[in-house]
Amino acid sequence: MDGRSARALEMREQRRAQILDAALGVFARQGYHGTSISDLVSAAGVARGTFYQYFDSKKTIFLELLDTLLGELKGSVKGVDPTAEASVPEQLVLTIRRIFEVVLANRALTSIIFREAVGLDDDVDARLTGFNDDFMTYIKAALMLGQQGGLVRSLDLDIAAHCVMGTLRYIAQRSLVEDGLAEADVERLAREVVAFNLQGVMV
Amino acid sequence: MDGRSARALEMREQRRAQILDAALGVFARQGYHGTSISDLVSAAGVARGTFYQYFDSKKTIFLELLDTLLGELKGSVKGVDPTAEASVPEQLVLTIRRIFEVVLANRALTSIIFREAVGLDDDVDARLTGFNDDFMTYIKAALMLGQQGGLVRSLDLDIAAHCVMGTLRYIAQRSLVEDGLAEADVERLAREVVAFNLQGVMV
Amino acid sequence: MDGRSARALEMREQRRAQILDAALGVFARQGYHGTSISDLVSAAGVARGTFYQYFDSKKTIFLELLDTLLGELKGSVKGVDPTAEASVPEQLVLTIRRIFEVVLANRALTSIIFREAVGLDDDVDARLTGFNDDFMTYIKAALMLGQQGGLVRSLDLDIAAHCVMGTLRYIAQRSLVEDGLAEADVERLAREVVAFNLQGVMV
Amino acid sequence: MDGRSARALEMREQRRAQILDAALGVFARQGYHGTSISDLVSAAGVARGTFYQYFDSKKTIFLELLDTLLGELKGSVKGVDPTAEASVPEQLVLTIRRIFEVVLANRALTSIIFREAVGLDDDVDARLTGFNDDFMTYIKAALMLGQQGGLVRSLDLDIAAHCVMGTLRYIAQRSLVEDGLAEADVERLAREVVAFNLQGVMV
DNA sequence: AATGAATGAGGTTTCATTCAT
DNA sequence: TATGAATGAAACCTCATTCAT
Repeated sequence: MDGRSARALEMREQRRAQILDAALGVFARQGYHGTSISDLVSAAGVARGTFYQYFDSKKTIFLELLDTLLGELKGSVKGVDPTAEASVPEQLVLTIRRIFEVVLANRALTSIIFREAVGLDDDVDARLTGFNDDFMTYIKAALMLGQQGGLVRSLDLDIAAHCVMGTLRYIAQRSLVEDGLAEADVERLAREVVAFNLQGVMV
Repeated sequence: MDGRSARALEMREQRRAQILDAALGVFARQGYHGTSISDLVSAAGVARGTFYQYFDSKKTIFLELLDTLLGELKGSVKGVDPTAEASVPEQLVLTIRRIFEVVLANRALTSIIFREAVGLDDDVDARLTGFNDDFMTYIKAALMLGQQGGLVRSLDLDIAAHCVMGTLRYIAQRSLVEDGLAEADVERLAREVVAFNLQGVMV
Repeated sequence: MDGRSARALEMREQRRAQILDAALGVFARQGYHGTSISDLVSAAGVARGTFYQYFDSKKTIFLELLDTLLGELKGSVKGVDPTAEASVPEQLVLTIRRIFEVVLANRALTSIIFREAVGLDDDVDARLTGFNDDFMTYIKAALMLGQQGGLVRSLDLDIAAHCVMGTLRYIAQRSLVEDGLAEADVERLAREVVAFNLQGVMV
Repeated sequence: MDGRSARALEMREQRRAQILDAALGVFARQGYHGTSISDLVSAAGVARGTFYQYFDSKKTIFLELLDTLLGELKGSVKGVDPTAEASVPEQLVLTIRRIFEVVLANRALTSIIFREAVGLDDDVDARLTGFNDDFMTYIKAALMLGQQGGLVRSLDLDIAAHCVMGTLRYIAQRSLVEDGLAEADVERLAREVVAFNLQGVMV
């Protein structure tokens, strides 16, 4: 590969990124169905045809943005290590905090997902379902580990895992739009959520 | 009102119901954006014009379906009464059970709401937000009551309420599509969720 | 024909008149294209089906209203009689006055004609053209008579007749919407118009 | 602006003109309400979408055609200058001749206006009323000037102006469809009309 | 005769995608 | 490679007319 084509390749990458970035903002603001190709290309400052040289369709670019976020979210989840120095609750707080941080650092993308990624189309659904399943598996594993360690009480694993997932999803979702939650620093948010999941609301 | 017009009125109601019912199924299957007026009228077995005699627009009929469900959900929520014979947890189980029952009895509608009611349009959003707010208020009130009664520990009311809401929403949402949850009888589902919210997962 | 059917016939006539009358107002206010069958039946206070028992179509009722007016207008035109007691100009003033009076007494209908009867459809056009031709013939005849009597100067009969027609039409048309002209009493309006046609604007 | 875009711009203009031109013919033949977008695009030989790239709506393109004609008509009217070399009647003949020439050179457009521009819609009405008012003002001014110069007799200015306007409008209108008038050369037509307005029909 | 629910052709407009330059 | 004009299927909605009651 000579210098010229390397340079060209780099410029292609830049163009792609430029379009992706613009699309991110527009999708977040207007939603998938509320966004037209016209919106995308005018936000990116390229011609309609150019858009189609980088992405096959409106759905394609949306899927790419989705994959990016799901990748980041996956990366932020770390398994609990009972032999580690930090206590298990501390490890949970840390993981959840990382998740919230990723969510808040990618407000636009995350809000897209919460707003309308579900039900858009089968491909999208498949990806979300996959991520969901992975995360549920992780939660269940953690709960089982807890049970083996005598930390977690006897419960319906499936239902409990769903409850945990529900708290995380909803807090994440609402922290994007509610000032009250956003103001609470992430550390405290994570601690409260972990406490809720571990102890519930009773004394 | 004479006999003839009474009869006519009744038939109008039937026609309305027929169209609404068909729309419910189509929306649930194909989503709002995936559903065209053609789909609605062919599902209902009426002509295009007939549809517009009963509903102003696609949005209108969707809103009506939405309002129906939100109304049922609202009706299923009963405040906790500490002086009642049944214990507070039992009352909670009952309320949550009723909610799940409404959700499951209206699978199609509820799944529409979870799938794509958010971000569809400002009117829809307003209704959903309103319902959400009402429900959050209810949860917070219950938590405060619990604190006054010494049953609920010291916690961030806002975050805890979001967690509770998250568990309910997610369980409801998943019970529509996951066989595992659907199979669990509603009674047990409600008990487990209440237990989770009260005690968390720890021993 | 027995009494019952005579009575029935009379009621039919009343119904017809009621619908026609209502239609007149609506057409005048909203124009032909701006008027829907719904407008007509709700203005008349009858059901849609009833409308179609009295008139074949929207166009039909419009044509009937049109014919009514054209008939009245035709009736208001009287030929000039040089041997009559009244002077020719006085006879002209009288005729033109009658025309204006018919126009003003049928504001609604006349405004419909001026607003959009032309070009609506071939049937309408034919009727208007017929009326127009009749009136032009009348004007030309009057001018020729005048020339024979030495009252009218040498001129292009066709062009002059068009000019006369133009003055009458435009004055009639504008008197329907301009307060200035409506205020001028019809007598004066007619006198001025006749003077204009006879003498022009020069001293 | 580089060569390519200049060329592109020129082609856009051509396309616009092509659509406008086709629309002109169709509107003239079928009238505004009798013309559908399908008619317009098939007459222009472009796709439906193409039409909407150049014009916002059916009304828009009609308004553009209307404005074009009104602009030309306005441009053809020149004020009378009593100090000019040519006599006042000669100047009037010249102006009226120019108006008739514009009318005849734009048969299609003008006939549309006479046929159904009035009452079509508020925007259209406003434009026509504006043009009308301007022209009436011009006529009145000319009459007053004539009175000051002792050329014009004492008369009701408003009514006389309406009469003048009526002759011009009607002659223009009929010259579009009557062979007799069209055949008369425009020069003679203008002379006769001026003579009529100045002297009337009497000797 | 009167009703008004039902019809469906046809209207205008949008927009994801293609393609010639 | 970049452009943006062109495409046309398909969307939503209206309304003159019909017809069963």
